[in-house]
Amino acid sequence: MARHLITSALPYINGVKHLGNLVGSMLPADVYARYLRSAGHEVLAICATDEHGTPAELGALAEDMDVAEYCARHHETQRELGERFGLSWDWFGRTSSPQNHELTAHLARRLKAEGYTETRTTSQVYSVADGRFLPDRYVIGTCPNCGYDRARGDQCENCGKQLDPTDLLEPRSALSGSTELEVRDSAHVFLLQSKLADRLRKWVDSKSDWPNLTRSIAYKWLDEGLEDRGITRDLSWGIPVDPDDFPEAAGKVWYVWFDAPIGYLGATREWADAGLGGDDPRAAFDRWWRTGAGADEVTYTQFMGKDNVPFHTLSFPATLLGSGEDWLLVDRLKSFNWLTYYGGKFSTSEGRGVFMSDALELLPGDYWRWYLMANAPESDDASFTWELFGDAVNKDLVGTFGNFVNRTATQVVRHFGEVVPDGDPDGAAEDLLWERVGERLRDYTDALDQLQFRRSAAALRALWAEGNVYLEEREPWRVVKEDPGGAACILRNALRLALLHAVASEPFVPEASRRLAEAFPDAAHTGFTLDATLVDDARGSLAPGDRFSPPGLLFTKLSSEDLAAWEDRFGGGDDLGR
RNA sequence: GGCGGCGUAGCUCAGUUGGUGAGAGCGCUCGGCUCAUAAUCGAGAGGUCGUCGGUUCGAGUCCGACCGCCGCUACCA
Repeated sequence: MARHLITSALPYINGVKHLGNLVGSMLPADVYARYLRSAGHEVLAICATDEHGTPAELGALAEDMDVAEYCARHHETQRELGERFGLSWDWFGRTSSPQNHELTAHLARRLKAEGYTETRTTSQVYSVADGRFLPDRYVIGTCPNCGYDRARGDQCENCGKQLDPTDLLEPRSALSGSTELEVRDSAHVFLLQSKLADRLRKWVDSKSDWPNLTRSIAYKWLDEGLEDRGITRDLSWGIPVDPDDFPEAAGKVWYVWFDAPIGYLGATREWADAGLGGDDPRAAFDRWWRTGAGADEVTYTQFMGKDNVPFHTLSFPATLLGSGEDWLLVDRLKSFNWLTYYGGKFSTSEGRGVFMSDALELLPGDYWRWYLMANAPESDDASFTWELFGDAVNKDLVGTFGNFVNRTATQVVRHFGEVVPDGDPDGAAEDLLWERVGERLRDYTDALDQLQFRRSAAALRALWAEGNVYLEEREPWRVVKEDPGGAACILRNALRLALLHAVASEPFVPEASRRLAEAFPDAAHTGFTLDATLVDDARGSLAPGDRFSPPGLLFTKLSSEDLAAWEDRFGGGDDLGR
């Protein structure tokens, strides 16, 4: 038994997340967490909403709400949606929690004490009409390079030229359209990443097991030279800078990207303070995060989209390393490419794509979990299409997994009643079956150990298919007419395999797995672990005469009418002009 | 502009450090079965691995150029 800390990139508070966000971090983190728990390990799965920054303030403004209330409401929405998707985090916290405030202030103080911060004065665009400083991209105007009249202050989307807000001709606020803009000086705290670059590179060098994508992104930033980074902002919503520590930056807040990853710590502290780690919250927290207090035995795995990699390989480690304290750094980092909608971007503004709330309106979480993980964008961007979704559901869940369980259940009940059949002892065909099952199971757990989700889904599908292959080979429907004892043996083994499926499938389709496991009220499957021992455990379970209550259909088939209607509702390939 | 990634069967994608006849799932064709949500099982067809050139005894796998798509470029998060 090992100890595993798992975090997924924090979903931003600004609205319901789409399926791309889900499959890029939260869902694979959950599959992995469930797998490790099922394999008998101690797991702490942490997530939280990322609540600070300009978009949160603007979102609250748009909904005519106090920003704290706005965040509280959206946090609850995201929590509820996550839970309905079966996300089994041990704690779903908030970066706006008191715990995160304290930790952020603490780390900033430590960085200063270690000499890794510096105050610098920068020029910022201030909008008088809006009464606030504007981030570069919230200033729009005419591009001096190509004349595009809606260029953003950081880059012109038309010609691609990088810009400074002051380069723009006829600049105006993206919020109000006001042209009453001023350039004002503002003092900000900078994190001296340049001074930490060598330590960071050495640390990245040691992570030889990281995927190519991850390492190449980290090295790219290191090779170009890590720049010092402003870690405060002129906003009202955020974690306030402690004026005792940084008097020059009093009245400002920490940059959202500084406090967001600290949210992993903050959320863990929330979990500990809630008493979920034992009576001593301090110790409960420390044994997961402080290497001097037991966290050196923890394997820490992070999940995120590829856009987040620099922050997790460089910025956040810089914060932790620079503190001079013994914080646990990430061991394994799994990053994902983008899930696209028919090859195009998921887009809120254009109303294209499927969001978590939409998805659950149509079908339970298991359906989406399976499709998304079996087609996860691991090595490249991957397309969502309704056709593929329909195939994954109808072919894999209904046709292979559900059908094996159902055809087995039907025959058992018809010929032997709602009990595990007695009959002949196992023969050579059964030895062969369980040998094949063992191989498939090994493929499956190997892939999960390596964080290869598409491969593990394919292995699980193959494991399900072994059930149908076995039935086709042994033909209990034919055997039962001449040899009821032989048929009983076949169906008994089929039931045991179904029980194995219930345990093995849990990381991907937890709800269906639970229903299936409940069909065997006398089985000791709660003690089974998802590893190589599962084969013998399953084969040795279910004594003749044990109760069996048919679970009914585990999954419902999707009609072509359903799929066509959904494609129509959400926009399909035809709308993309490709 | 700079950097990075991708381009492999109709579709979505795998292909460790270059090496026996290039793979999976779906779709398609044919066959078996009829217990099962017209589900399932088996067999088969289908690809000059984006283009051109190079290195090598040998390249989808390495190098160069080109074409196409995508992403990043540090104040969106």
